[in-house]
Amino acid sequence: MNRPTTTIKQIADATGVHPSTVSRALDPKKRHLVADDVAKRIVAQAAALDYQPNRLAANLRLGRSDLIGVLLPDIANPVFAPILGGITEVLSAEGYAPIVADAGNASSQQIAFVERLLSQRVDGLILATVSQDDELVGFCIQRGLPVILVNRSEARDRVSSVVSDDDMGMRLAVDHLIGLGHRHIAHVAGPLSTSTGALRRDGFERAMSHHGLRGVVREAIGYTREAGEQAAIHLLAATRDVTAIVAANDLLALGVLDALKQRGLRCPEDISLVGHNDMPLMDVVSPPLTTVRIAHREMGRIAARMLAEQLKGGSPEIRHVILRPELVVRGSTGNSMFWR
Amino acid sequence: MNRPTTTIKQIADATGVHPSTVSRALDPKKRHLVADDVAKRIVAQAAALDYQPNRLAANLRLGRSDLIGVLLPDIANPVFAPILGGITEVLSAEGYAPIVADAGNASSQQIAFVERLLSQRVDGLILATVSQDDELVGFCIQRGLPVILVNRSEARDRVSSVVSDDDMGMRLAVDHLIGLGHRHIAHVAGPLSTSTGALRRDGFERAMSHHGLRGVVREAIGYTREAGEQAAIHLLAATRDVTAIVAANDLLALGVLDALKQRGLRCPEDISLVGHNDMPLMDVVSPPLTTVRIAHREMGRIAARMLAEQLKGGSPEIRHVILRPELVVRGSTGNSMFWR
DNA sequence: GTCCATATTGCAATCGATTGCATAATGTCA
DNA sequence: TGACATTATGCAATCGATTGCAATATGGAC
Repeated sequence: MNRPTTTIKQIADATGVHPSTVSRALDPKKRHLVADDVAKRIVAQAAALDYQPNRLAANLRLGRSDLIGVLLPDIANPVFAPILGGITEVLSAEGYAPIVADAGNASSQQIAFVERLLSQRVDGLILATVSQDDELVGFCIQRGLPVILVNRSEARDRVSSVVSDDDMGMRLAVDHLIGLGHRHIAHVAGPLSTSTGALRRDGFERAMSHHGLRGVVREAIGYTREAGEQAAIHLLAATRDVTAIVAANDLLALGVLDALKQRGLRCPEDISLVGHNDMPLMDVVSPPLTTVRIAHREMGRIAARMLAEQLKGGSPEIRHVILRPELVVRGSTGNSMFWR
Repeated sequence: MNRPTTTIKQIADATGVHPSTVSRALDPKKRHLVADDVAKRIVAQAAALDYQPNRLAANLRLGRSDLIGVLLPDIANPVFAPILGGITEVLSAEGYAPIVADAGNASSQQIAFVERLLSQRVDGLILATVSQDDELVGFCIQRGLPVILVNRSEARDRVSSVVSDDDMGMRLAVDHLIGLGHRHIAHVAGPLSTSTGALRRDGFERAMSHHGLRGVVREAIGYTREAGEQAAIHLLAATRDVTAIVAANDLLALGVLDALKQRGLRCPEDISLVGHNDMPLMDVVSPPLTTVRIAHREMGRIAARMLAEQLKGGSPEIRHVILRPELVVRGSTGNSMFWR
């Protein structure tokens, strides 16, 4: 930094009052403690000298930083842009600045990021990174750091979260395919170490058994397009009569499309496909993807709001906000060929 | 915050030395000033008490913050995720934390964001937001705030930037279309107030006149899919014989696709289309988009590296890094029907 | 043991904003 | 004018880390 910046002392010298009076006059909550004419002179001088408060100094005194850490597992995954958009929108409105970390999936790396954030004295964290039994969450709880989980949750009820109703999402997908005549339906699951992976797998099986059916599941090793392709290749090699696939997210679905193309299978003519998330651009992929839409921007907003409330002394009790998903039917699903 | 955290004084009390000795022992650059046995005791005690330095305090003393502001014009535009990924990767490696702001396009809003960042005493800024003659850049220069521009530049040579060679990019696009037999080529330009809008428009015209041709240009009012659609609708209504369109970026290209579909035109059979950026997923849109690829992640890395160097006392002279684009041919371009 | 050079450590101040409490100033009323 | 209550302002300390300089300790040579 090292740029000359105006201090409260300079304003005090210029107005002939004490620095504490300057501080009071410039704080809207303390303004009433200063005489009107004095305050006006102080405000004018602050503007004339381009005064910008040093939040480092104020926050050192106040024991806060106005900074919030936001950890993403993969910043390049398009689903996180709207989440991050919602988060930054609300944090900004609440007077916080979001430090964004592309934290990956290894807890040692995530903990290293959080240690860095701790030394910046962040007021709280929003984590989009958690696994079912998350080491980082334990680390944060141990240090009394306020945390909100977004998009994924823990199996344990340790901290508040904002997630989508994965059970319902899978029910919507399976019911839609059953309605099209499909009976042999497979599921390309996300990593079962994540709540989204596990809950969507469970939801898939529940929805299938609701129709007296049993589906095939293949876990992908990550939430990437490549992992989805690999899982689909294995799945298609292991089963013969699958007519539809439900993927745990849209990137996995795109990987399934890659695998179908590779085997000369058409979607939806040979195999119908449903994704999850309705991340940006799913309406212009080929074929336009039928998917379970989650209001990601709203999810980010809610998470940020919950954290801001908690930081402002609100209720510390643990809450889970479950967003209602909706099915968006596009061109990747069609009637089962056994029904045509 | 308000969490009890270990201070240097607590370690000093526990080891029976002065706080300044603790400070020296814990700083790798000062470690040699402390006796080995003393230093070892201090380090052990710091670990036992889970000491985490308070960077607020240290940075107040040092006149720095280790924070970098990153301003994006639209966080939800998929092209920014890889740029942001490259930026966060290098800043993190250099010991900085990136505060991300979704700053929009209005300079008053952008300046408000930067004022907030100034009060957090950010060490520098990376701006992806600039227009040709940017008010915010002037604001930052006036205050001695180090700035690097990424993806867009200014007409004036005031600050360093990392951008793509837009002239070459447009040349690649036009040459490709000419090679396919197209002669009546139009350009859906981005906002001409931005460097990318203006330079790509200029590059288009230069490439066309290189072939002794003249193209039609229609400016879109923003870099959104909707603006692209509107511009294409007007363009198609105004001209009759266009067989190919070069869009200033991929989102505009998707808007052009929307307009073509609306008019019952097929791409590439009726009209070929070239985008710009190769943002994520352009290979799975329908048709797979031929586009000019920019190495966005690398762009973000370079920008962050340049800023870090500048902050570490490196050369303050103004540099422009121009990345070489490449043409990625997919399914949205085909032979001109006049040539078939 | 003495002297000198070097290494080690502590002291006091700094960074800039905030605030509890004491002091000073002001206004009202008799 | 004096007494009292209220308002306004200044003082001194705090937050936690860093560091120039002075003081102290240590080690080696004679």
